[in-house]
Amino acid sequence: MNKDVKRILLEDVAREAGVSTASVSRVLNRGPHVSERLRLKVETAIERLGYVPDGTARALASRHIGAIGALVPTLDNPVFSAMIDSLERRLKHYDCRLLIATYRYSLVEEVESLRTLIQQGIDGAVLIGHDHLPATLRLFQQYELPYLTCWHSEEDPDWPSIGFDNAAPARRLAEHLLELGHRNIAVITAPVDGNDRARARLQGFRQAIEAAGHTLPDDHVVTVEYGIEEGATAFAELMRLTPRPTAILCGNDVLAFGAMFAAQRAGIAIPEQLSVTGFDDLTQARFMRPALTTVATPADEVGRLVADALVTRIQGRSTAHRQVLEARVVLRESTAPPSSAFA
Amino acid sequence: MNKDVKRILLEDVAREAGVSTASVSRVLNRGPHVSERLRLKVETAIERLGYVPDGTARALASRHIGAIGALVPTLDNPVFSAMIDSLERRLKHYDCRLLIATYRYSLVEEVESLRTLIQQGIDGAVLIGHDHLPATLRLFQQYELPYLTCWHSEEDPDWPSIGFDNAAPARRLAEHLLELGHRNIAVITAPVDGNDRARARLQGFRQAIEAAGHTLPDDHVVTVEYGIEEGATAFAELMRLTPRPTAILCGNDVLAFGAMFAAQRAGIAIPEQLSVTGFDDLTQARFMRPALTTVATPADEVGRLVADALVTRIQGRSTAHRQVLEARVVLRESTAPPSSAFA
DNA sequence: GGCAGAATTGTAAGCGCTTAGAATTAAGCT
DNA sequence: AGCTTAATTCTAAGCGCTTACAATTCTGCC
Repeated sequence: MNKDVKRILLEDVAREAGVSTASVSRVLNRGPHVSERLRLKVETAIERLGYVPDGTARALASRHIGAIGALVPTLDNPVFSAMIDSLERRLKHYDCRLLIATYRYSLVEEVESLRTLIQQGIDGAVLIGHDHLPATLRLFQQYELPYLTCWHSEEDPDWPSIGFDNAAPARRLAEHLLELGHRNIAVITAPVDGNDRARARLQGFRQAIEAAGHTLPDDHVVTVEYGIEEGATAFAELMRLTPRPTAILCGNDVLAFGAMFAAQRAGIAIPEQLSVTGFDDLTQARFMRPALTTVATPADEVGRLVADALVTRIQGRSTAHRQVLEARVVLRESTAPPSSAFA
Repeated sequence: MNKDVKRILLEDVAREAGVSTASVSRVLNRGPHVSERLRLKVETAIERLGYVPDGTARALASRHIGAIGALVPTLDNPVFSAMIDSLERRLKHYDCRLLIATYRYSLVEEVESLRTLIQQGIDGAVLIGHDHLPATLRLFQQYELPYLTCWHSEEDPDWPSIGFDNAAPARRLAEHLLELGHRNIAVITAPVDGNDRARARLQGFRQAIEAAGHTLPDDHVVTVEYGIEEGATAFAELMRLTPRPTAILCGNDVLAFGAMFAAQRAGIAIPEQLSVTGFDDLTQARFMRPALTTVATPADEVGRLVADALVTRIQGRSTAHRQVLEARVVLRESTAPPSSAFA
């Protein structure tokens, strides 16, 4: 902000309009006790002077910033940028800005980033998922800050949430493979430590497989960071197993892309020789060939609802403690009966 | 921020340490004239009390916020989220936070978003590209706010920049196709209105084609929004031309993905029957099959350098008015001689 | 030891706005 | 008209910090 140029202050507006600063402030904040006549006088004065209120002063005096913080593991995954994108657009309706911090899936960094955000001033915050350090919760409580978690559906009095069940669609994906006749199923997952979504999905996979009387051996579960390259690497590892798995359940679409690309290069036909599934339903999952069987996560809707709910909470009203959205399995072309079924 | 709970103030720290508030403030801000002894006293007091400074008060008094604004067309394009990701990570080093606003490629919305950001308080801002409304520049000047543009390399005294030449690699991409023997080349571009990058790339394509003595007819240029689906649609339109183009230059990778997926579905072999190029070099361009010939835009580097330069400018020091990075053409598998060349 | 000048620390005046609570004006009754 | 009560407007005290400038303490040196 500029230090020297004489800016027009609220005081100037008051003088110009011939009223008190309090009245100007009340007009500005749509406060109570404002007559039409007063409002008009003030508004013309503001117009005439081209007055622009100072956000920092307002924040200090009103203890209200006009911004929320969003803590996301990374913006690298398009599914998060989609959510953030919709969150930001919706917040605009409420004259609320968005502060973003990423923490690269490190919960320690998450709490540190949150501390910084709070310190510098936010009216509320949204976190991804259910796994957080106790210190994170303490920060929210200590500062009595409205907050929300999203992208999961755990029931927890400490963590209000807007999200979807990660385990159930994962289970259904695995069931789908089992129904197709797959028995030798492998999984590529992100590290589950501090990542409840990855954990829930893995659990869903495992549950379905075990419920069907089969097992998911340790060597059939490869853990890598989220990333296309990582997906390709994990794929290579799984292909060294004998007998080779006939299907791979991937923790998200990005991993699935990596696996599918690697399969293509290796000359392994999908879905004829290998079925692959994802999770997220990124735009290209629908367009690629073969189109990816995956789970449609409602990223836009989450962003929008989070904006609505968080703003509502900031205004002191309450919202549902837990909102569970639908995450539908989308069957496409990347899954089919195992080749042995033809043989 | 909480309204009722008694927070620990700088004043409390001063009392606890037995010094003045000014001294505490000076310690906090690594100000000059601070003896080791003082610093220790204050730091222990802060520690003991668990004092956390109030960002809003600090902002008001110091006229310095500790945050910058980034205005991007959308977070939907992974290349921007990559840039933002790296920008945010780098800003952390400087204890600077990041405010994000998107404007969906509408310059009017850009200036409005900027106004909001400035009003609420930022120390500086970064914009994408060279096309902006005059009002945008006026805002920066009026508030004497440090700013930067990126993602382009136009020389313009009004707009300091950190970016790369969009036209030259585009030209080289087209030359590459010409060298391969293509004569019937088509282009899929984003709307060039208010988007200098798209315009520069299109110009680059055209220049190379015309320099080689050929032409780029109007019906060989399809304009669509950036998006996979849009790329696919544009592809379909181009395939209706007779004779069919043997190569398609796409304005960015996302469009190229759409085109390639559509080609796959249509049973058109890439690169045998059709060459396709992109621009951005998203991660998957390297992994997909065929791997995409494209231009590697230095998204991470731009983010990092923007953080460095903007912070430097905020600190009152100057930085290069124009920084041009390299955007290399990356030849991969999606381009090859036209089929007629074999025939 | 006493003094100039540098280094350190303290005092207090804001930063620009919001908001209790006081003061004023308007409205409603008898 | 005179009084009560409600509606509106104003006065002024902060919000929690920074920072000129004044005051003090410390140097080194004659």
